[in-house]
Amino acid sequence: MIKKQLIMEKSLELFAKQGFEATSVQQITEHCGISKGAFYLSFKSKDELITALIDHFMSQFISNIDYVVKNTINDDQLLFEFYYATFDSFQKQSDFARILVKEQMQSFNEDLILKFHSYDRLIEKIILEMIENLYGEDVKHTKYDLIYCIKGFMSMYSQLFLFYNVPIDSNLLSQSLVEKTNLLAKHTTIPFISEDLIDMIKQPIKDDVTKEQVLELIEQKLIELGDSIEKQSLILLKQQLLEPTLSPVLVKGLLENIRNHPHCKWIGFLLRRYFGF
Amino acid sequence: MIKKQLIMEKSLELFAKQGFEATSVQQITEHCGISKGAFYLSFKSKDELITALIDHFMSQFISNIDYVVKNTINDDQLLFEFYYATFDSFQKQSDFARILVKEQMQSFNEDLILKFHSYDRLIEKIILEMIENLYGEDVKHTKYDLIYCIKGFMSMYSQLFLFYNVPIDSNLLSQSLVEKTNLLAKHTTIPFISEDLIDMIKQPIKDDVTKEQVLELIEQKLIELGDSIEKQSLILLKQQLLEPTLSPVLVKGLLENIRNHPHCKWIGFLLRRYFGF
DNA sequence: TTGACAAATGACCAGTTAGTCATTAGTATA
DNA sequence: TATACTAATGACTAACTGGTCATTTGTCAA
Repeated sequence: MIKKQLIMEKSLELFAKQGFEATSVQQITEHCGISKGAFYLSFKSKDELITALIDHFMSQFISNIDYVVKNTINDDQLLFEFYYATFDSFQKQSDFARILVKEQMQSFNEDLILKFHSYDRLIEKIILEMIENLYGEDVKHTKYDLIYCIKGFMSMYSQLFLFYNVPIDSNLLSQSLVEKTNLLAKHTTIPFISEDLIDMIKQPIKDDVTKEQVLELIEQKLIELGDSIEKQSLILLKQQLLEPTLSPVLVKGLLENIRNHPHCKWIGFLLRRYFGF
Repeated sequence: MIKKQLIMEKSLELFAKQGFEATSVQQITEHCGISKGAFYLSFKSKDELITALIDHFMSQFISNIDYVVKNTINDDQLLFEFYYATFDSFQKQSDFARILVKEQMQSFNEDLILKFHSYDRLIEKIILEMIENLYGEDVKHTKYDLIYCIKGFMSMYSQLFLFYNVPIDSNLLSQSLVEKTNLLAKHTTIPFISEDLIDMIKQPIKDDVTKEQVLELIEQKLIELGDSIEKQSLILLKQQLLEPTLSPVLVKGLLENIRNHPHCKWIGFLLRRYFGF
């Protein structure tokens, strides 16, 4: 057990410097002063070690910020406490934070990407909860943009001290970001990330969409939609799906009709793929 | 020459999917349908290929946004044009953009990190120039924060379409970010990134390009280029470098001639700086 | 001191890597 | 056709990878 911890600590240093792939088990065992066999007594594989590291630190980080969001009574302080907790965690576990920034998008292993991804979702969920607590209905249309901006702040400013070894004043940094976040929350009027777009991201991107799935989605939208160009276009597109009669250029025009309607973007996306545009 | 291009194009696809390290020369040569030996006739090493790719695309991207910043007359449109050019570039060269996001912080090779770094600094410089043009003295204390926020927007929103295969409306996205940027520029009062902090981060970066370096580059391009408007323009620009005789407006016209040729963008950028446009 | 058992070792395996080079194929000139 | 030269090949090397396992070492109780 104690050896497991030793390996985790020592390997973290190497991973932070070189990345997962570029760090060999040999290097790790040398850095720990143990043999290769000993390593495999503690972990079944290199992947298992990596997974253990990610789970260990991510669960800690997420619990931290979740606690802050759920237990800060004073709304005026919530944002500040959130940012403070974030940068505090990042500084205390800077080796892991470095890995996080480096590997999040890059990992060779498909499972790891999924893992990072699902943790990322959790973080977004916590941020969303915070935003809704703070601003409520005011940010109904801009809340997803706000999530992305907050995440952008977190990652850009983290890089400052993670990769440049600059000493930072977490207090000032958090205050500064609180002001920026409030500004965006209170005055943004042009959202980019719609609920629809979020749906697109959420759904695992399967390459092939079946006709049936699209039809089902269209049916659903037809119920929601009032009479409009979009609705009429959707009806024609549905017929085209069932029995192709229109020429490609007409289909393309119909797709263009629904392109800018926020609730039809996903369907448009799927149809473009289905029709091969 | 033509083979070099083939290798660059095909390897880009693999690098974008798997990253630099996880892509072997073997895979690249198979993907190209050539032998291993043929690869090493075009590039001295795998590293040289990677370096060539980065230089090729980064110089194009930087030239693009620099041109926009320097040549958008209407201040009201500048920010929009900047964001639009950014996302346009990213979409048109999405394979490279994916690499950029993935490898920027991660590269195994020390030289690559420095390379990315110096390009990053160039981008920051262009953004700074834009901000100072737009807001002048108003953002004297917050301009460095603004740079980081803009970079944060660029990277977070890029990830949306780069990694989720989501179709995006560049127009709306740019508008949305223009509003956010303006909000931050006009109302931020608590800066975090001071000039001091920037100094700490700054590592020496060769800012100035000598006349000789540009001349050398031009000579090289002249050999590669077939007879064309671009080539004739380059010849005249070379003469202008050696012995200034043409009026600024003529020089500007020549620069315009080579602007959209993918192999001349970098030279265009350097020349614009050299002639002070 | 002996014997039993777990802990730890490192030589070894099969596979992959970047890079080389003797050999061959292709092509243009005489 | 013969010669000269370049372009291209792919078997090869040496180094390294994650992972295994027969062997050795250390630590107990009897």
